[in-house]
Amino acid sequence: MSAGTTSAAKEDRLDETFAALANSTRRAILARLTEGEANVNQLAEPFELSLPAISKHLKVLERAGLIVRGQRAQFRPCALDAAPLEEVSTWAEQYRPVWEARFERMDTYLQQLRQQRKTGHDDER
Amino acid sequence: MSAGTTSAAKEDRLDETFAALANSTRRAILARLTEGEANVNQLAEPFELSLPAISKHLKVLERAGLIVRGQRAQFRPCALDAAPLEEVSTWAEQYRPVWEARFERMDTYLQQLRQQRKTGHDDER
DNA sequence: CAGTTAATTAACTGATAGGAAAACTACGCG
DNA sequence: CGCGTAGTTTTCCTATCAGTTAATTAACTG
Repeated sequence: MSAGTTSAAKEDRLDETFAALANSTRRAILARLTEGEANVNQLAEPFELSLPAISKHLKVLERAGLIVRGQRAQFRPCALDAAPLEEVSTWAEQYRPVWEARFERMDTYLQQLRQQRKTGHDDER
Repeated sequence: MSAGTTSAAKEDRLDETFAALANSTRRAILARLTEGEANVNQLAEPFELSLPAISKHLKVLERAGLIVRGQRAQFRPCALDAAPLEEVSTWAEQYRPVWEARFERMDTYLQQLRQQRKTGHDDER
C-alpha cells in the first residue's frame, strides 16, 4: 500500500505550501526571516496591516511548515524553516527541460498558437 | 526602465503563479502537458470532474501564463508554457542557503523552538 | 439544413481567504 | 497587586474558489 510515485500526502503538502506562498505579505515575511528570527510586532512593522492580520499570516506559514515558533516570555519568536521550499524548488526544476526547450523548439510554436487565438474569429454576433 | 527593487508587477505575477499551482488538479494538468499538447476533453479524462470545472482550471492556468491555448476547429489545444516556473524556481533557489544551513546550523535550534512550544517551558536566551 | 461534438458561459452553492475591530490571554514588573 | 506589553481569538464582513447543472456558442459532418 506504499505509494508508487507521488504520494497523495506530498501533493497535499505542496497544495499547502503553494497556497502559503501565494501572498506577497507572506513571502515578504519569509524574506525578512532570512535575516534572523523576529517576533510578531517586528514582523508586522513594515506592513500597513493590523496585528491580527499578521498573526493569521503567521499561522498559515506555520501550518505550511515554513516557519517555526518559540515562546520566550510574552514574545513569540519566529524562525524560517526553508525545508518546504526545497520541495518547491525540486518540483519546479522538473520543468526546467521544458522552459529550456522553449528557446529552441517551442518559441515559434507558442507564438503561432497565440496568433490563432487572436485572429480566430471574424464576425462578432 | 525598472528600478532595482523587486517590482510590484513581478510580485503580483508570483502571487498568481503560486495561486495557480496551489491545486493538485492544475499541477496534474501541467504534468500531463509535458507529454505534449492536449485538448480540453483529453485533459479532463483522468479526473472525476465536470468539464466546466476543468475549463475553469484551464482559465486559471492561462491567466497565470502557464498554458497557451490555440483553436483548431472546435478543439482548443492547450500547450504548456513553463516560463513562470522558471521564476518560481529562481525564487525558491534564493532560499537554498537557508535549507542547506539547516543541516549544519539550525537543525538543533529548530528542534529547540518546537520543544519550547510543546512544553510551554520558560527560558532565557 | 439538422445533428453531433467541443468547449465555454451562466447561475447557483458552500467553503475558505483576507481583512478590521474588539475582546481576551499571558507574561513581566514596579 | 494592577498595569503595560505581546500576541491570539472571536466576530463579522466581503471577495474569491472550487464545484455543480443547465444553457449557450461554435464548428464540423452527413
